[in-house]
Amino acid sequence: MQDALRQFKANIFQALAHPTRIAIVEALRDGELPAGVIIERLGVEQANASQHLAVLKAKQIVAHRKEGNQVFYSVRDPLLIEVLDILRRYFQAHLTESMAMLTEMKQSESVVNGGKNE
Amino acid sequence: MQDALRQFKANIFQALAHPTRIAIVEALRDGELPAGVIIERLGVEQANASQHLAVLKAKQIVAHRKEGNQVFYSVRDPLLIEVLDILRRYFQAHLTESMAMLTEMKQSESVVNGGKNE
DNA sequence: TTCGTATATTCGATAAATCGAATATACGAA
DNA sequence: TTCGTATATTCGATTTATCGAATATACGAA
Repeated sequence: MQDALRQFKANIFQALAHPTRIAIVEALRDGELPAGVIIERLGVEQANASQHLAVLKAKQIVAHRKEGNQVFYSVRDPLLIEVLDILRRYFQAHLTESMAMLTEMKQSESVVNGGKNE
Repeated sequence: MQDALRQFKANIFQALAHPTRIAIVEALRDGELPAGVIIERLGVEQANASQHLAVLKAKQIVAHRKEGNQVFYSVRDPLLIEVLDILRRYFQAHLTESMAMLTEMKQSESVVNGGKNE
């Protein structure tokens, strides 16, 4: 059972282990939104967003509801928003190291995206 | 900057997105432990544990300190323990769905491990 | 039914994670 | 120095994640 709980936690973490999916959850912080709006806000490919939404759906992070032509998404539990907020504090608390870590991460891709920070 | 923060969060999540690494962090909940004890408690391969520890180290989740022959690990910030606790509450709150999700996950590997739940 | 819009799924290629086995390193004791 | 213990790293194989392009589905309006 302890095992199951850890497996469950790992699943949640994995569901959130992508910047785009985090952006989606954050976009839904103040309530539900149709997929189209999410896509527009994030500025990603439609298919890509849909794939990420599918991941969040499969891991039960978001709920969805159809209304006519569109699909509205919402975060299933505000507890997850709370987790994101805790990590924001974590980020700030360790700001110096965080930045170091990020720049180090960026270096490996800086050649790829030309260093732009949209 | 909003981007950097999300990238940072995704990194933390990814670092924790594995049952073994969660088990490691939980083992360190009450203070530092030498690698050997961690390995013993988790019952995993030495090399495997060391690899997971390396991930946690790279993502700044744990700190390490050498003392003679052994290396002591500790969680860098109790905030992360808090996150794990929130997820435990999340698990309990959605117990029914959680179990459904887990059994569904188990099914795909039940043939492999013979259904045993150590 | 046909069309247009909103969203989802499939496909194939590439990158990243994971594992055990083997090997390497660090360090204290003899 | 040599040995034994504790821990880390490398290697090669396998699985999983990620992406854009293309295609499919759902549904309201005409």
